[in-house]
Amino acid sequence: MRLMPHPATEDIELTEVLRALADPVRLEIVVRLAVSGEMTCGVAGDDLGVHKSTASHHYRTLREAGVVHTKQVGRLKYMSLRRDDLDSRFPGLLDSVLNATLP
Amino acid sequence: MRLMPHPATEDIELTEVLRALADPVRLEIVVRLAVSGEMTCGVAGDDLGVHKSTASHHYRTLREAGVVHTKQVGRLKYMSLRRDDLDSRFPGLLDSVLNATLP
DNA sequence: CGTATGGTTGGATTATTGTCAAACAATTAG
DNA sequence: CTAATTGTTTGACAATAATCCAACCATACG
Repeated sequence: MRLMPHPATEDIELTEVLRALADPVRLEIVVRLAVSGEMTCGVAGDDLGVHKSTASHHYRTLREAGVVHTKQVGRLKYMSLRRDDLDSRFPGLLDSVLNATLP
Repeated sequence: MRLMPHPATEDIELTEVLRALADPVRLEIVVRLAVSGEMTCGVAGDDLGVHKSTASHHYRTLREAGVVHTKQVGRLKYMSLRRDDLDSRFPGLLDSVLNATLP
């Protein structure tokens, strides 16, 4: 399995997180993860209106920004929000974004 | 004087705000406004390391995203954070960003 | 082993963005 | 009126980013 880089908590940069969240497709992915918890890339990226390779690029952007964590189980990859890491680094940020998105 | 478009509070979009904040130069401007309150573009853009025309483009981006309000007084233009508008639209967002930025 | 599944990678394309430089515009000061 | 001050606009350019397509790779299943 190929190693996927995840930034350490203390290396998560505010502007990178904001940039990652500032795209409608990625924000939708984040909202899905927030609502439903850990899920496979396939589920998280279903019906987004973009090609699967485009979705894959977005997964990477989110991962490299430190927004999501990805682990491989069998031939599936599971993504989850790095809530604790984000909360400890930027308290309240993720919650305010999610509250602004979810009705 | 040329009219500068400011989005109405209810028209401020989350992704636009996030995108506006996701640039180091613009974030620095926002921080200055948060710390010192209303100031002229000249002061807000001092020592940012970019050309004044570049700074002017950033002012526009912030204004059009609904992050700042600009008014002209004489030949100066004063910018201020739209704190109340942002708070009412996206509660806690601006505070969390500022708290993550200010030591 | 061969094949299907789930996702990534690389190339190509197009759109967006950040930047500077130079010209411009509006206002005030002399 | 003429000069200087404050910002904005326009054009050009380079860098980034979003997207699709096709090929690929790793794993599991028959």
